[in-house]
Amino acid sequence: MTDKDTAPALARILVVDDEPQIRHFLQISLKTEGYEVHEAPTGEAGLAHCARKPLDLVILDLGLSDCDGTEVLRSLREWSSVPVIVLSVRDREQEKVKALDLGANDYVTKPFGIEELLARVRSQLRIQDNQTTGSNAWAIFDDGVLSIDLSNRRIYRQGDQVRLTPKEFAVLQVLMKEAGRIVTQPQLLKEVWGPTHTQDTHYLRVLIGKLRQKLGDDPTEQHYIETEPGVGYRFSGNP
Amino acid sequence: MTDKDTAPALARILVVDDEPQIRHFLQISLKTEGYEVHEAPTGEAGLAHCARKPLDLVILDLGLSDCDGTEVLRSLREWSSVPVIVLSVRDREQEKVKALDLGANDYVTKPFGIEELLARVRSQLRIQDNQTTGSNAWAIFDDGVLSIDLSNRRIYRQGDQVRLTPKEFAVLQVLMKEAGRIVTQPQLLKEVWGPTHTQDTHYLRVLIGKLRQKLGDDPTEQHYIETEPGVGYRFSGNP
DNA sequence: ATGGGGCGTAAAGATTCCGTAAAGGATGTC
DNA sequence: GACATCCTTTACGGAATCTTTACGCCCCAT
Repeated sequence: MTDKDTAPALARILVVDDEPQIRHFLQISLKTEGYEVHEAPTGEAGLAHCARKPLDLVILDLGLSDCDGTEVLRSLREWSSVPVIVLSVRDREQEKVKALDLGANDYVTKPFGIEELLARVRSQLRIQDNQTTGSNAWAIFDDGVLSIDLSNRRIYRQGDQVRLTPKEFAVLQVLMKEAGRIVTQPQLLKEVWGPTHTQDTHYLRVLIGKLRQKLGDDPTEQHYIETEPGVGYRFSGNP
Repeated sequence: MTDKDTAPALARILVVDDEPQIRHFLQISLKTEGYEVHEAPTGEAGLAHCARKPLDLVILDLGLSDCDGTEVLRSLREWSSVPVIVLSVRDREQEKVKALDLGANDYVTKPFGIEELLARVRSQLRIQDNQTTGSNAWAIFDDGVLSIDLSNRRIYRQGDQVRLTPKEFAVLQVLMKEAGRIVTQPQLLKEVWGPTHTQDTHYLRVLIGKLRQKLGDDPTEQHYIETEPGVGYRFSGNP
């Protein structure tokens, strides 16, 4: 069996700007952060690039020489929902509102601090990565037998407090953040052990076992933690 | 202005700010836009509110009286990934980077224009909406008897959960991605087993059989999975 | 009519994956 | 320095899955 599943998947970013200096500056800065950077000097070239290659983020300057940046954004949004961070020298509120309502994810006014821009890039990529939006996350779970309060780090089972180790708690936290949804093993390993241990599935099984034991999960009856063989685990609240 | 055609569910927004004037101002402005607005005067109250009620967006002032706003953000991100727009009087780049890296989705410096803030609110809600409905729209099927939710990896047939193996699920996923269209055998084999097994059609037949059996597909009556002899298979959505 | 190719079902072997237990190593506390 | 707790690794039994093999069916062309 070939292992094509565990790619580091460095994010691909397209910079659309007609000033070579800005492009070069962003190219350097973004590459240093470990991104795969592409460039386009015009709006037309940018659109063509978006259509040709899959991207994770677009940084778009509104002040393009060949056409209006807002038109580029409008065209792009007709078929793509890739995150777009707009750059502009214009600080007028109407410009910002227009760009944001056309589908921009963020609007940064030039001149900008590179650290802020990089932080906003990270933010957008993180949002994108959280495709399973945990808006239905439970801070508090209680079914009469088991009571979990993540915000206070307290867990009770039939009135008795359950002590979890840091790693056990971290795993439970990730599972509850995606309550009802599946969390893949690499995802779990990445969030708890870091990006370098996405293949050490051995201890994850041990830990899930201990967690089930402490939560009083009976394999024959209902599971708090369900196993999806070959994929991952899922916290199931009300079956 | 975009027409909100499909979603009657009005978005729920929580404003966390210790200044009553700001809260009142935002309350008015947001309600005018049709949002359901909640208020919290302190970080603690804000966190409690988040834990109790589901929200679509949080507007968080960093300058709280009872505690540091960044700590509120940090606590919140332990278990929730609800979109957060941070407000702050501080314009220092390090502050922005810190808040964004703690999980903020956007950072607006006070004083701000209300139109810009509202546009950023719309942007965040749009992103959120795209991810829940847009990316998963194709992955949901329900005809009253069979219910398939690919993103959650859950399948129900007449209320009972159906368990699929990884390969079975992968095949179904490819078929549903091209719902209504034909998927050729080599294409199916390539996507599920990899490019080297485009001729091993033996097991594909076995697997389609098991899949039909589990989905309750009666060969005499309507087919969920149709066979196109000599070509491939097709998932028929509405027969 | 007849033989071949593609299709569907069933069952058996091989392999992988999961869960549990237990031992060794790392870390922090008293 | 002893002890406790936690993390990691190793080992193994059992279950589930994947793959192969075998066989019967239908359709179509010879």
